[in-house]
Amino acid sequence: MLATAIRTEAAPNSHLAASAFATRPAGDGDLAALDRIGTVVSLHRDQALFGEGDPAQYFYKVLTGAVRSCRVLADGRRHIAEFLLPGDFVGIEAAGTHHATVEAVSDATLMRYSRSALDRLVQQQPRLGKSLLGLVCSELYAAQAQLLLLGRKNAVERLASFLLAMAERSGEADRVSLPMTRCDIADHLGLTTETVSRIFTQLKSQGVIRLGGGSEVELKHRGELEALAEAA
Amino acid sequence: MLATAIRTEAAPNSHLAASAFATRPAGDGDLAALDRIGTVVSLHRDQALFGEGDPAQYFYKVLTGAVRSCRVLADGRRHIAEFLLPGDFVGIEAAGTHHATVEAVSDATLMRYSRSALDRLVQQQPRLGKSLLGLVCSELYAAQAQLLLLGRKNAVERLASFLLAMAERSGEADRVSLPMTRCDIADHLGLTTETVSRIFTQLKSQGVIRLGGGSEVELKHRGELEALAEAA
DNA sequence: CGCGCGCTTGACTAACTTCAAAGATGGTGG
DNA sequence: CCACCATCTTTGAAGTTAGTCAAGCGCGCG
Repeated sequence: MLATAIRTEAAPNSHLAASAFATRPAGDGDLAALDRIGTVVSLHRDQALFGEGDPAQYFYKVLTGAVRSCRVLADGRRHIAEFLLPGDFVGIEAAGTHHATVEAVSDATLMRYSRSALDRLVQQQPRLGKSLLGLVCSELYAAQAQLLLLGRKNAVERLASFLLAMAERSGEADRVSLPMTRCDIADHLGLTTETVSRIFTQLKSQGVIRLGGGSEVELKHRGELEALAEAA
Repeated sequence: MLATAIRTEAAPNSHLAASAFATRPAGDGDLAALDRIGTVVSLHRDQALFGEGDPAQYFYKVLTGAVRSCRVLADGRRHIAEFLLPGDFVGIEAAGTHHATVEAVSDATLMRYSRSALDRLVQQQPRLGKSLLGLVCSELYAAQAQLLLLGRKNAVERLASFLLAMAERSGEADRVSLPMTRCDIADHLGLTTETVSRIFTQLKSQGVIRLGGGSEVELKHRGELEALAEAA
C-alpha cells in the first residue's frame, strides 16, 4: 500500500478540527463559505499531496494531522518553508503551478477546493477577496520572520523560536506536540538533525523544556525560552 | 541635512522609470490606475521611509534608486528581507502596521498612495484585487526562494544566486548595478561583509565576474555562475 | 590634499557539520 | 504477549566553513 493513489471521498461537510484552530489571523468567517464546495482528501505519512511544478488546479485546507511545504536543491538538500497545521490553507497562493512540494508529516486529512470555484465565489462576494489577501499576507509575514531566523539567529535561538511559534499555533500555551521528525525540524531551521538533537538535550538539561513521550514537549520556563529566542 | 523630514511634492503624474521595469509578474496594467492618486516622495541615502510598527496609512512604488526592507534583532543583528528596485511596490501587504523598516539604499524617489484610496479603487474594479493578490504572491515566492538560500546554500551559492537574481531584475542580462554596500548584501544573504568581499574576490579571480567601477558588476560566464548557484 | 568610509586581506577562532556508533521507540508478526 | 527490526534519536570525536578581530588599501568628497 505504498504508492497508492490519494483517497478522496464525498465531503461530509466536515469541519472536524478545522473550526477549533483558527491559526491565521484572517478569520474563517468569509472563507467558511468554501466548505460547501470542498472534498476530503486523506494522506498517510510521507505521501505527497502535490509536487513542485504540478498544475495548481486545487488548493487545500488542513483538517487533521500536519503537512510540510518544501523545496529541494539538485543535490538533495532540502528546506521546509513551513509546517501546516489544522486550519491552515495550502497552495492557495499558487497561480498556474505549485512552487513547492507538499507532503504529509503524519497521517493527515485535508479539504480540497477547486481554484475555479474559488474564483467564482470571489466574483460574487468581494469581501472574500480580502480574506484571501489576508491569508497570503500572513504567510508572507511568517516567511519574513523565518528569513530573519535563518539569516541571523544561532542554533539555540532558532530552536527556541520554533518551539514558541509552535506553542503559539497549538493553542495550549505550555505544551506543544511535534508530529515531525528531528530531521524535518532541522530542514525547517537550516540545521542538521544532530544539532537539533543536541540543542533539545541542552534545553532539557537547563530545565527550560521537558520531553514527554509521544512527541510532546512541555515548555517549563516560557520566559527563559523567549529570552533565548531573542525575540525582536 | 541629516534628519530632514521626507520631502513630498505634488505628483506630476510621473511614470519615470516605473514603466521601464515591470519586475513583478503581475502586470502594472490594472495598477496603473493608481498613479492618478499618488504623490512623489524623495529620500536620500539611509533615510527611513517608515519603521517597524508604524501605522501603515500609505504604501509606495519605487520610481528611481533602491530601498531595503529590513528587520533588526534586539542586539543589533540585522536582516534585509529584500531590496526594492524601480517598479517594485513597498508595504502594499501591510495591514494596520508595517512589519519591517524600509530605508533608502541610495537616493531614491517613490510614489506614495493612500491605502484607503486603494481600497476604494478595489471596490470599484474587482480585477484590481487580483493584481494586488498577484503582487503579494510574487513577494511570497521570492521570500520562499530566499528561505532555501539562507537555510541550505553555502556562501558562494548565495552570492551567485544573488547576482543572478539581480541581473534578472535589472533587464540587462550580463551587467548588474549594485547600489547597496557589501554590508547590505551580507545582511541580505546571512553572511558577513568580509565573507561577501572574499567571495567577490574569488569569483573575480575565477574569471566568472568582473568588477567595474561605480558598483557595476559584469557577469562574464553566466552559465558557470548558474552552476555555482545550484539552481534547483 | 587629506580625511572618512567602505572594501579587501590575513590570521585565528567558534559554531556547526560530518562521520560514526550506540541507544530508544514503536509497529509487526510469530 | 513478546521479540524483532526498522527508524528515529542521541552522543562523541574530528573536520570545515564562515565569523571575528585587526590592519592596510582605495576611492570619492569636501
